[in-house]
Amino acid sequence: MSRIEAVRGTQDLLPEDTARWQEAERRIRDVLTRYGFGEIRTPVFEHAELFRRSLGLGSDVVAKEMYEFTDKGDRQLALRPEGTASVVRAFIEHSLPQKGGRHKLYYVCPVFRYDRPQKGRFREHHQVGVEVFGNPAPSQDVEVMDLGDAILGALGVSGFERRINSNGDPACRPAYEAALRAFVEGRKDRFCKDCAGYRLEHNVLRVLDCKVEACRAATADAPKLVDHLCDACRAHHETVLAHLRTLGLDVVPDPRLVRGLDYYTRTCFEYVPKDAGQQGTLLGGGRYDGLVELLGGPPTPGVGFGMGLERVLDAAPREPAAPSLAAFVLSTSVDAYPRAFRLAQALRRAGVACELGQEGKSLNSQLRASGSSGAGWAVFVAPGTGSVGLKNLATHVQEDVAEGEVAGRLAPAKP
RNA sequence: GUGAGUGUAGCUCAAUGGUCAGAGCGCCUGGCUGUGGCCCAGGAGGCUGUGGGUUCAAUUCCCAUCACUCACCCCA
Repeated sequence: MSRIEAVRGTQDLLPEDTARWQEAERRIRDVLTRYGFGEIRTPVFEHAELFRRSLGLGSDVVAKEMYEFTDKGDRQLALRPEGTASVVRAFIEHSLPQKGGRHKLYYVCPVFRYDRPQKGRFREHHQVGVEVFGNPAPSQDVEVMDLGDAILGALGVSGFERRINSNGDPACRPAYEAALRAFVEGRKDRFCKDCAGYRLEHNVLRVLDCKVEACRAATADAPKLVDHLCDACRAHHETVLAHLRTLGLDVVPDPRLVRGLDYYTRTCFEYVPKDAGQQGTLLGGGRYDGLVELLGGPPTPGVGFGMGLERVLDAAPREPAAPSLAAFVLSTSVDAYPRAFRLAQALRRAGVACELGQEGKSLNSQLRASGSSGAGWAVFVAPGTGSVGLKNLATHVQEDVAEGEVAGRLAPAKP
């Protein structure tokens, strides 16, 4: 009988991990609140069609990475492979566009992709995402980028690079794609077979971020999208750069930066650690002015990003965990256990975090446990009634204290 | 989806084609004459990932499968 293990690419988080995750999430939510964002929660699964429509049939995510299934009612469903589509769906479904104004939403949730697992890549991972609807201004792009920066800062992550580019919009991108296609076609022999093949056919922009050395060399003098932007896109991009300077955010222009998803327009950005390998992208996002309309809503500008929590936590410094226990109650003999049990109950109800030596264990064993528990105090309980021994485990000083006074001595001061 | 490496006690790792597969750490019990972190002694715990094959004999050789790690692809 073989035992059942966690599904490939998924992982369990044990208490030593969840303590760190909880602290990180607390800080993240704190920053988001300060930036005026409200949380949205959407289902983990949706109609598969939602993702097909928003990401595009040609995307890798839709083509081969979705966890799709049919439910008992014959619905074609999929576990969400990313967060934006669901948020846009809910945004439209609840008639938020009709309410006008600006909507700033965030989410923290698991997402699923059928990928081959490796360092920094899982089949289930967690994203913090933000989406802002209703504001076409360049400053909105920058507020979102600054927010990403603030979150990473709150988690102690440093040493990353902010890369930025503009993907243009439906008015100017087609002309650029034609120019790039002509460029590649003119020297097919200098590109790898993927680039000269289906990328040239289906998604020329992808040729720009091919990792093959020959392709990188061959595209060195390729036409750049930033040089082909229409006036509106160029103005937008330049204002974004100006606002970034205003806020003191250094960025690295990256003409090769192309988002893999079809709905991005104009600004796109990625924050990557300077020393990491290929799987290091901490956060990626950009503007998607056409998406709401694509999914059946009124034309509505949007901008946001998705941040991979596993990767961010991997890049964040590990801080020593604060001890969570105040006291450890030990029974000096089996007869004393009921009394120790009752004292532990009283302490816990009085607000003292305490642990109790296991029933039946030797005093020596209980002491070892108290030592490694991190508790500041040990309480020795002997059979009978009256006082108990209260020992400060750091100073080794022990004194007799009436049982009823222990809680008072250990309870945190009430405000 | 492609390629490479790994899979032996809870953890980190040894070992050999052949009698009972080892160590350190951890864990349990005890001692240091009723109180922890040091030290000492003893103990529990492995069908050597799973399934086949070769062989008189396999943990060791071969195949498959699963998982993990790393890279490609793609992304967070």
